[in-house]
Amino acid sequence: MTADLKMTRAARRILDTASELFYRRGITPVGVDLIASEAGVTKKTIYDRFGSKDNLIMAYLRERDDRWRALVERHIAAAPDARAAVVAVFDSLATWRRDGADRGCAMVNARAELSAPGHPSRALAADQKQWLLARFADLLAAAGIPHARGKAVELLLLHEGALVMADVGQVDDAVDRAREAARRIVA
Amino acid sequence: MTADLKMTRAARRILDTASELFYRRGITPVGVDLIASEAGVTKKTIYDRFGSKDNLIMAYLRERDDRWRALVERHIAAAPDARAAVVAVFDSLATWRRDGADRGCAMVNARAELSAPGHPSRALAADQKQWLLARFADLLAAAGIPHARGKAVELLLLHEGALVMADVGQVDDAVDRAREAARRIVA
DNA sequence: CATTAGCCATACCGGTCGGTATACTTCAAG
DNA sequence: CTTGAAGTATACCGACCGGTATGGCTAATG
Repeated sequence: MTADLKMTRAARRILDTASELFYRRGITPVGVDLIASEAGVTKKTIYDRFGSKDNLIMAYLRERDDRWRALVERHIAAAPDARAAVVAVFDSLATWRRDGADRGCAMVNARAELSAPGHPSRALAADQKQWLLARFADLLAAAGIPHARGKAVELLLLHEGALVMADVGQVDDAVDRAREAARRIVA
Repeated sequence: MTADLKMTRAARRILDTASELFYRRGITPVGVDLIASEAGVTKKTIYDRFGSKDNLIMAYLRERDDRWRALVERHIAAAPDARAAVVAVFDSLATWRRDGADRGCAMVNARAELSAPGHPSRALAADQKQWLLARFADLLAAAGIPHARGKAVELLLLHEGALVMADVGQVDDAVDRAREAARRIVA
């Protein structure tokens, strides 16, 4: 399924540039020509490496997803126990936002732009959210907390709600409040 | 600021058609020509009534926002007391989704597509979320619940998280779980 | 009864879109 | 020493974008 791209130096630069532009300005309004000029690369090089804009979009979403999951796992691993790990996920959210994710969730945004029903980004987005949901449920179960699945959904809603409302709703303490609510759920 | 549009029969049809298309397929990929042909109208009529695509977009967002706020207020008014009213907001969310809002929040989606920093849709989106936040805070205060503002943020996160995760995350019980969490918050 | 607002039909505008074609250079590896 | 992959530069393609122009028809209104 996933075309294994050879990550040449130019390809790396292209993906970095595209990722930044896609996240900041949106996918549709960012043209291939713009990416090329911003990356200091010819349009042909983009198509030699990635084949199509859609492939580039998917590479952007996949890589961003990988980076985010790794960040979450790092925060979970650093927590002393399962209860603390649940809260730590919200610390990772604060870090994620501080490190540039101030325009909401890339998956949610992509979903809004790529409306074609069969677009592969839909499956990736659903997979990411289901992954976090399962991660929450596992941690709650490991902590011996009852109704793990139901509370996991609550945590997911708080997490995603905080990410989007910090931007769209301009609620500056959204992440803090979400973390506090999470702390109460695992208490 | 808001151009008072004369809602002729054609204008009504245009706005209805555009609203449906914008919400289902997204704003950018839906062209003015498509709206015209789907509404059985000439492109010129669209520009005679609305002036620009941007004005049409704003009319779409504003009207949708009005409908939604009215729905929420109706549910609040029907509740026996302030505590029940908070929960009733989540009932209105279930109704809203059942009546067609199965592609997340139009404001959040618009935010993802219209990245221009000064676009008026940003202000409208922020206003909508701040309105719901204030509505929650007022109800909590009226019910004599302490820490009204903090809990209001929690409710907002649950609400928005549920709306987006029911779609993107394919969490089918998102709204139910959010309502249950709300019930616990006001208990 | 003339005027005008509302609408339709068609054609057009410059600009941008994703994607392709051709030809030349650079450089590392067999 | 040659070959091939990676890259540059430029020009081009058809399609579509938001928006405009011209002109004619209809119906309600002063």
